Amino acid sequence: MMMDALTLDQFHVFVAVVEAGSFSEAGRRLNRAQSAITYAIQKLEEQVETELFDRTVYRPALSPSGLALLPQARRILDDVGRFRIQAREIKRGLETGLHLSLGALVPVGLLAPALAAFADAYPSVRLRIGIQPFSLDVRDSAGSREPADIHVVFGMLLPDTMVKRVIGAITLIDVAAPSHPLALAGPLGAETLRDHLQIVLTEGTKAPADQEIGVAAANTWRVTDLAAKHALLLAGIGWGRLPDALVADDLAAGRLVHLPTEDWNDNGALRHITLVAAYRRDEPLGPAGRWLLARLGGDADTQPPVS
Amino acid sequence: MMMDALTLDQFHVFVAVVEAGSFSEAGRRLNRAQSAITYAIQKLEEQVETELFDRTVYRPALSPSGLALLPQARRILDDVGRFRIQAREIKRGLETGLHLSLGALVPVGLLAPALAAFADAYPSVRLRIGIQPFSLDVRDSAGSREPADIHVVFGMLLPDTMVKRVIGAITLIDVAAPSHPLALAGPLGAETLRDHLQIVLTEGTKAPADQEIGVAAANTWRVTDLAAKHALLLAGIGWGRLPDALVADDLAAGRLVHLPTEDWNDNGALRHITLVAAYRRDEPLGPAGRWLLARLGGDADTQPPVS
DNA sequence: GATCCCCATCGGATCTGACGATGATGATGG
DNA sequence: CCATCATCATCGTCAGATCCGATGGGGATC
Repeated sequence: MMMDALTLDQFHVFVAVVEAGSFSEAGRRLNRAQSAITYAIQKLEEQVETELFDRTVYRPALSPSGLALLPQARRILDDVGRFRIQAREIKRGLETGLHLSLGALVPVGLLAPALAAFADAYPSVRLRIGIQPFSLDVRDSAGSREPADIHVVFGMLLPDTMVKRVIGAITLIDVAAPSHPLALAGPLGAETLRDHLQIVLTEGTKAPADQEIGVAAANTWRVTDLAAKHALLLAGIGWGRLPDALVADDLAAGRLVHLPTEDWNDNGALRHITLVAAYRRDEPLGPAGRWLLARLGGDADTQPPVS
Repeated sequence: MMMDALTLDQFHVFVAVVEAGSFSEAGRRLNRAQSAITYAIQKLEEQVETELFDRTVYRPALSPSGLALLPQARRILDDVGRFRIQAREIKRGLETGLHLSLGALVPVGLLAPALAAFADAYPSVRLRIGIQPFSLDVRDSAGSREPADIHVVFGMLLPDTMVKRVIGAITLIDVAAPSHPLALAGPLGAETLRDHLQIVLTEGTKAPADQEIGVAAANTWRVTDLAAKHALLLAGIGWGRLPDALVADDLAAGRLVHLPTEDWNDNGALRHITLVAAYRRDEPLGPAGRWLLARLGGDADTQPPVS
């Protein structure tokens, strides 16, 4: 059949002839007889119904039509080349997609440069980013809806089934609106905090566990969304803990105040927190995952992907 | 030979199978036996060295690799489609390039919308724009270095060998810097103007013709570049005639003043001038040229090119 | 004018890619 | 649970597409 009869090979021959300057030379470069080159060009011209080369001059010269069509032909061949590269990378184990899971309190701005570099280095890998509402850790990736390849969360309490790498540190502070009763108080001990409504991030449907991390108050409201928590705090509904980077503007503008809380419930490990990227030990990362992990870890110039 | 062995047909079959949902259905749609489909897919998988479909499930399902490669395959086919379209248009007589010649005093801003629309409508036609330094007309396109397809110049004195179309009108005014002696004078007759240096646009090497158009002064400086003329006038070197649109800002800011010249050398035809687009009668325009001419002439919604 | 290189053409060898039949397997329905 | 239908892989076969090598005409070069 092949009534279509445009062939990649014809495009190859076409640009080869243009680059070689003659049919014979093109044949030599392509390891084919000159008659095969003539044949291929004839077929292509037959398809296009236009002369691509002017044979009246000694060395065949591109006709205006040929000149106009040449870039498009090159473009097609480039695309095919990219197809080949992508296929080879997939065969070598490159992920076709990468699933990233971020803790809700992780400042995305910290990760953005690495992610931008990733998009540049692995354009063919679809990155999906999920937000893990549970505030402080991912005890088990089985707890989330679908297994992620890389988790970026706060660095404590990750199970040993995960391989961790520290990628940064952030500071959490307790804040409330200036209108909140706690805003005027002095140093705040656990007893005082207990008496005021705390806004806590939580997983959607999960019932509160027996012992929870980072909860000081007797009464808590649960929100699954960071923006919602932020809004509630701004509205003066209660107090809560947020990354300092997130509330810097609010503190400067006086929309929130920093509560001088004493350590409660822990030894301060929940104030200054390391950010880690982790993946399951039993699901090793592919090239793109390893690259991103290294980049997140600060290896600024990890080797680019093979091309 | 064909060690390359990636075939456009394989890509066709690939996306056909994806769209049809099964090998058999794809075969039906492509008017080919099912075995041919299987063969083509096998060949493609052999090239890619990866399974593209998962055959363990009943209807073959795209493998992750297949899913990742599918967009690239589609892209290639799209490019080939564009190649076909372009080839067909060329065969129908579409120009592969269009040469536009503008008089130096023609305000390009007036033409820009039409040119932008052209770039959009005929992306494959290379537009080349040359500036014709000679100020007021193009007596004969033979005078310029290479023949242009379309000339946009002031509308008088074009020879009858050219087909003209009025595309607008502009006003020329005489200006000088405020520091110039003429700036203070009242109505300026030809006698007064004659005594002051005039800045005139001219063709590069050509010796001044015996009778010139738009020259009033006894002494003139010749510049080939509009920007140079503009700069000389701003510097107070002399006086000269420019399109009002070009000097509106300068007039408002007081960097130039409008000279109340009386008509000199003509009956005012050189003040209010029609802009024409023209082409040689013996070299008819192709589709793109006709389209652009119509658009320049104000036919806002000329029919788009056949695709 | 001799030589070299170029391209088109032709005949013959080769291999690709199409077809149709066959069999195995999953889905569907009574 | 069996009959039926659809799907896909495989195989043998064959036509035609494509390559090669040879040949000939015609410019370029000296």
